[in-house]
Amino acid sequence: MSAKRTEEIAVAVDTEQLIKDTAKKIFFGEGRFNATTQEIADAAGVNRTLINYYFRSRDNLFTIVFEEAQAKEHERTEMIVFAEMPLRDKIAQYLDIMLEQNKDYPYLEIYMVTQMNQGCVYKDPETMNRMLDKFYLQIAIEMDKGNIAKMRPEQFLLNFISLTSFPVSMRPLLQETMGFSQESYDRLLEERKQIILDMLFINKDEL
Amino acid sequence: MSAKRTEEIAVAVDTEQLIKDTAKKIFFGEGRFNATTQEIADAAGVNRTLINYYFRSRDNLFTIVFEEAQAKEHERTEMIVFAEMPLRDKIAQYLDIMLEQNKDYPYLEIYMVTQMNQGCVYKDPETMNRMLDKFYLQIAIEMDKGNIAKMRPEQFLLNFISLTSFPVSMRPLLQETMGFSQESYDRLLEERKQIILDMLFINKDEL
DNA sequence: ATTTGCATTGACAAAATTGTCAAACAATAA
DNA sequence: TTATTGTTTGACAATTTTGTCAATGCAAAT
Repeated sequence: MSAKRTEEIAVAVDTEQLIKDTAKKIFFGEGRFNATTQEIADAAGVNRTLINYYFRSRDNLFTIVFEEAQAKEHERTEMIVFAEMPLRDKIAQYLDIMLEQNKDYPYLEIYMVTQMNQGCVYKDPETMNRMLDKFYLQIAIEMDKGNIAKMRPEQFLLNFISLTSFPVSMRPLLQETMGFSQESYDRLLEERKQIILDMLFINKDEL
Repeated sequence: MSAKRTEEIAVAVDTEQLIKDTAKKIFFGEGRFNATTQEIADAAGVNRTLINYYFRSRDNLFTIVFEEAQAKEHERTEMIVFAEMPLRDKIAQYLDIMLEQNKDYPYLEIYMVTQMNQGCVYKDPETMNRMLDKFYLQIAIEMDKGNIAKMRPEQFLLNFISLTSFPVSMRPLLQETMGFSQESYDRLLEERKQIILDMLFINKDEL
């Protein structure tokens, strides 16, 4: 099967995929949620009406791109949450993935927020509940062991997500207002991995 | 002069202000950044073309509303940062204000992000720099005293903003995915005030 | 009562964006 | 070669949204 082999250059060959990739980059990479079909077509170097040909409507294209991105993110999260490894390792791994994904699509999470109470209801609450339960349980165990400060597991989760996601998803704003350059903000984020772990977990050696 | 006297009902009288208030609520309260002039006019109960009469264009209305909201937020922030009080108190106060503001306009911060690298440059970098310096200095002093863990002041600021802003500005998403009700999420946020302070400051009594 | 100044309105024009369609094209199979 | 299939294109129509304008209304001042 050379199908697998040609995947790398598929971007330049498969128009449908090219349009999706370009749209994803414009929507969630640059945050231009209102980009017109013309702009997307131009960026992809194709005729505008091909968007209608492949996706019927602009709305449909947007929905498809968004839901694919969302599904991909969920998949990766599930993989980590259900893995058999210590909590601290899971969090470290999630940190890596988060920083990576956000380099490419910093506006994805933000968009999810703006959609959430425009009637968009969450897809798979069953899996989400299982993930939360699993995570809360693991947190509770670590608290018992004295590895993390005692609090409601929900608060721990919120602390974790906040410390991780905010600096990446609000990067454009923060970098600008706090006066960082591209490079210095990158370094800041890299540094954060250790800092976040230190904030979340009690370092027994220090006492 | 009965002008002063009628201020209370000005909302219903002053059409220009009514339009601004309505637009602000739709844009940053409900996150409907693409609401049309017709929708805004309907919500305000006025004729659509009054928007053009008072604000020339839809774009202009949006800009005005946004910048006023931004200015108000900055004003409050400055007030706190430049006040003469202990860091811990400042942070506690900021927490209160933040949770309050976000109850009304949960989408304001998010929008600021999406605009930041569409060419919108920050207004008053001078004041911002002075605020940052003042804040960093105060943080450094507290670190010396051993009240907070040693790290770059920028990281401390980032921790603080993250823990505070993320749960409020991402509320729609988090509340839904984590399965909270309106009330239980409110309680969660209320609880957080103490939790955030505990995470940011070293509690010497505990050692 | 008339005038003046602003506020409001509906009808209309303009602009921007999207969607449709028939025709042209290109690769492949018959 | 010809037929077939799926892709691409430009011209055009439809729709959505915005902006203009002249006419009307209305209250205070003259």
